[in-house]
Parts: sequence; structure tokens; C-alpha cells
Amino acid sequence: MSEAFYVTTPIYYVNAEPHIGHTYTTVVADMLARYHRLKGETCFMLTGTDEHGDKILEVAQERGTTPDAVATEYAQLFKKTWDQLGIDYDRFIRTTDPDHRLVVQSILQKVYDAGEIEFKEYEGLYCVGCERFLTDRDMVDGLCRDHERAPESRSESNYFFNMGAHFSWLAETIEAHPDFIRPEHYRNEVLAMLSEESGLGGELCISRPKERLDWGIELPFDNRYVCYVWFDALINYLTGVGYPDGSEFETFWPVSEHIIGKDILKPHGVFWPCMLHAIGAPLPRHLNVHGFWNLDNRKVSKSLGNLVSPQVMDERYGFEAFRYFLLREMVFGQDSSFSEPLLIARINADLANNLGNLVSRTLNMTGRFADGLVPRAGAPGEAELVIEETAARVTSEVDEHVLSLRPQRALESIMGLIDATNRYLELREPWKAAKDPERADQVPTTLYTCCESLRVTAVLLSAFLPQTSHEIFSRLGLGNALEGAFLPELTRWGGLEAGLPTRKGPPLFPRIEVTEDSK
RNA sequence: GGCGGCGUAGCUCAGUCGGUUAGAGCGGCGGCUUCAUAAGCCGUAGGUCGUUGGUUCAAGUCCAACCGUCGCUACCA
Repeated sequence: MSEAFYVTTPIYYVNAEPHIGHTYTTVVADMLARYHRLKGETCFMLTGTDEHGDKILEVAQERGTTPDAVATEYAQLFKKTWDQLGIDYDRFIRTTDPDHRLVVQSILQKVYDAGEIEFKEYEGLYCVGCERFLTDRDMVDGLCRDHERAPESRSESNYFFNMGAHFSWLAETIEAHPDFIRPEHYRNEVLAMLSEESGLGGELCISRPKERLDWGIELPFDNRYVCYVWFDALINYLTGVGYPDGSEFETFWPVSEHIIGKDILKPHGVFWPCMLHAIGAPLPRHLNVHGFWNLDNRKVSKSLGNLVSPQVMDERYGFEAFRYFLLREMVFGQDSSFSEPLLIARINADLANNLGNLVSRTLNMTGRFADGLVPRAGAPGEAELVIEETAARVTSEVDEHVLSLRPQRALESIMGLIDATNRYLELREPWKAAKDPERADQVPTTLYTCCESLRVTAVLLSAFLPQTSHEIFSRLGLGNALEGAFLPELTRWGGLEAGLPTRKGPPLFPRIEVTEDSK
């Protein structure tokens, strides 16, 4: 059992509002951090914003303001969003943070001193529309495929990081650590990128002359240039935990987990390991790659205007429900579909009918047949032992699934405990037993078993649905049930004390009635 | 063009490095029940696992080709 855990989201580019993709990545990271905290590990979660680059400058010019103002506006938007939604990050890093600038510059200098950065003139075809040089793949019939115009020949001197020198090392390392990049097929994609035929050059341009772009971190060895984005963006993962000297760095870097979307696999799977190798830093423990959310079979896209805002989802359904959907519906690594009817179906089936209703019926009967106090259980019968065993089995399954990055399986497993408890109630039928002199004495045991099952459920759910979990504890008469206690002790059967005052409360997740298909 | 994903019951999808009668949830249908959010429980509904051809004692599960579909190809997770 490791004692520390470090999880990162990508830093989000500040040219768009938070949408379902950002939210998914962030929620997965948050869930992992919470789960590891539940195990008593020392955890650190990093998220933040990527703020340099020409696109931000463009936006600033369009708006007649400064890039710093644009970046700050969006950075605050992201931060505020995560705060409102209860994302429990430890640091929100901005690539414009002073300590980050220093770390980037020190790393640049270090790589430069090692002779791995080369200054040379590059001559190529430049598209004025794109404001960048085009590669063969950017052109169709000699025209820029985005702007459909002929690029002009231009030359420019820049600094290049010779990452190709690390390719064979990287390929060997990936082969030797097959689970470094997961799920597996993304590992294969990276290996393909490293192969000769991929067309991926071995050189990474890491600078821009200030006359073309001055919004960035100045190169420590040439003040006519700024660092170009990927190089400075990726380093945030090091800055976030105090590279190079902080004790946090030693604690967290070796156990780091990156969560990324598949679109940024190349920078994280190729550029980043090469950069780390160049400065003699170890690789992160895992690079975890997830797929995309499709909306009505279309890609998430600003231009289509079909962004799914986490704040709108929060207002409409409650963020916990949305969060549940994200974690329950997507197989990590694969693409998934999102639509409101799917979301509603999932909320009703799992959260309202099963979980919420079980809470209602259990606490209602506890109020009715046990004076609202958690009853004292008698000797367990066979049915009680089944629930106890199910709880233990689910606890270990959840652990296995979370660690292997299968949130959907973990939630499925938890739902299984809820189902089992609903079935158990049907078997014991305390609403009848309470009125039957021959069975009345089993009612306390029955209700205790249900309450205890709910407590264990809430513990297991706490990383996934923190607020819901907290509410269940509260209704069971528990205060901060997670304080000072950790897995696996937390789910040990019998942890719920008799005599605690329970409270029924309103439906946890009201069923959402759909009057008609809004389509 | 190159690379890659996907194509399994009406719907959304699982199928753990090939092996007993192919699974889950939702929906539908029938029944039970009434503590509960018209929730719950029981039963049921029979899909040539895209097509063709291979490898194998054995393939949804490996290989090839093809069809359909979606995506990536240096900055939208």
C-alpha cells in the first residue's frame, strides 16, 4: 500500500469555457484523489490553466485588451467553476504564476546547458491565416487546408529541443513498463508515433521570436524569444509539487498520475517523457488516457454551439447527478455519448429508484418502527450474513476497479450492494413483521442491517458522490463519518452504533418526470 | 493520404490477453407487494455477436480483406 498519491488534470487552455470534457477529466481526478484520501494516503491534486500562446494574444487583440486580462478572466472562470462544483483540488496552477516561470526557465537553461537545444534557421511555408508554418499535412494541393490559400515562403530562426535523441530510450521504457500508458491501445499509439514512419520529427520547436509572439515566458538564454507553449505547459506538473527541491516533489512525483484526453496524447506520451529524461527526472507513474464525449453522435465543439456546461447541468439536475453520469457511463479510455434523456434515465434508475428510494424506505421505517433511532441488531441470520458478505465483496471490488481506472465498474458494483439491500428488505418485509407478534423481534435486526448497509454504501460512494455521501451520513445520525477513519476499517461491518438519531429527509434524488420528449 | 476507434438483444453498452446453453442496465410484457420517490421484488422477453474468408480441437474474443461509421493527424478534455 503506497502512502502518497498525486493526480493531475491537464491545464486547460483559456480560450473556452469549461465544458463536459474538462469536467470529466477533472471529476475523474477528483474522484481518485478522494478515494486515495479515503485510504489514508497523503494526496495532492493539481489542476489549472494554460495561458500562453498566440491564440490568447489574438483574442486579446480582438477585444482590445491584454492577454493577461483574457487569461485571468478565464482562469478565474475555471477556478470558480471547480470551486462551486466542489472539486477538491490542492493547487490551481496558472502558467503565468511566478514560481512556474522560474521553474520553466531553470529547466530551459538546464536542457540548453546539456546541449539538447539547438538554434537554427527554419525555412518553410508560412500561412498568414494560421500565423504559423505549415507541414505537408496541413496542405492540400499546395494550399493551407484551413484557409485554402497559398502559404508564403518564409524563414525564421528558432530554438529546437532535440527530443528525437530520446526516442529509442522512450520506446524501450514503454515496452518495459507496459502499463505506463493506459489503457493499452494508447500505449500502442505512442509506440507508433515513435516509429520511423510516423512522420513525427525528432525536433520540437520550443520558441517564438517576440516580434511574432511576446506573450510567453522569456528564454533565459535569449531574451529575443519566448518559450512556446507545450514546453512551458507540461512543466506545470513539476511546478505544482515544488520541483526541484521541495519535499513535496520527492513525495509526490514518483506516484504521479496524469489524467488526459486522447487529443493530447502526443505531447504527454512523447514530448513530456523526452523532456523529463533530458533533465534526469523520472517519468510519472501512469499516463491515463480517456476518450471523448459525443453529443448526439457529434463531437464536442465550440463552433457547433453544443457545449455541455457543468454549471447548467448543476442548475438543471444537480452536479452530483451529472458527476454520477459521467463516471458511471464512460468506459475510461473509450468514447461515450451524452444526452439529457440518457442522463435522466440514469438518474431515475440508479439514483432515484434504487439508492434514493432505499434511503427513504429504510429511514422511514426506522422512524416508524424504531423511534427514529438506529436499532440494536440481534444475532444475524443467513440473510443478514449475505448482506454483510456482499458489502465486503463490494468494498474489495471497488478498490480493484478504482485502482485499475474503471470507475464505471466500481459504481456498478456499489449499485449491486444497493440492489441486494432492496432485495433483503423484500425478504424480511419489516412493514409486515412489525405487526406480526412472531416476527416483531427481528425488525430491529432488519432495520439495523439496512442502515449499516447504507453507511457502507455512503463510504464507498464518498469519492464519487461526496455530497450525497455526506447527506446519508447525516441522516444516519453520523457527523463527519470520514474524519480520522480510513478504508478498510471504514467499511468494516458493524461500524454503525445503535441509538443514533436518524432523520428521513426529503428524497435524495427526486425522480425526473419527462412529460414529453423534448425533441 | 497516413493512423486509430467503433459496428453484440428495441436503446446504452459489458464481455478481464479463444473454451461449458453470448451478459448487464434501461425499456416492453406478466405477476407479487405497499415500508418507500407510482419506487421495490419475482418471472419473461430468444441477438446469424457488420460481411466474407482464414488460423485452431475450439472465435464475439486471433489474422486478412471488405462494407458502414466516427475520430485523430502539434495545442478544443
